[in-house]
Amino acid sequence: MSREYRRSMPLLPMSMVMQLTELSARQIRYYEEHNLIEPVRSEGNRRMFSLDDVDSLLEIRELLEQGINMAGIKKVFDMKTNRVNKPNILSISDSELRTILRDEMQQARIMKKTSLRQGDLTRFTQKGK
DNA sequence: TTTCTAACA
DNA sequence: TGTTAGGA
Repeated sequence: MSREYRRSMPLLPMSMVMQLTELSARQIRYYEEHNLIEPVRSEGNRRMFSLDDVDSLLEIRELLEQGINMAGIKKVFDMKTNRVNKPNILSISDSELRTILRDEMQQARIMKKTSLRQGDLTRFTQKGK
């Protein structure tokens, strides 16, 4: 059995994921609606989470704690998946990305611009611009 | 008993 | 997001 297979193997019930991630069931279900995680369904339509899902949720929580909203989180996840398949896109480590985003949030606060530019983060994935 | 969906104070 | 109703 491969390591990858085990990471994507659905085995955790909602209660476990709630404890592991410190997130509410409401939030976890909400993030699923937004395709940030991919729990499989079992018996009575029950969600079965994989370790990958837990990882994603923990990452979502990190971003949330940094003041990034759903729109921003979606972008981060989208570019993450796009980066995996598109070798032509600028590669940037996750930790580096978070650092950049953190600095930006900080500047936003300093500039007293309450509005988080949930707009375009594409400048992180496109070279020029 | 636990989780699910849908909906709203 | 929290919370609750009504089911499975």
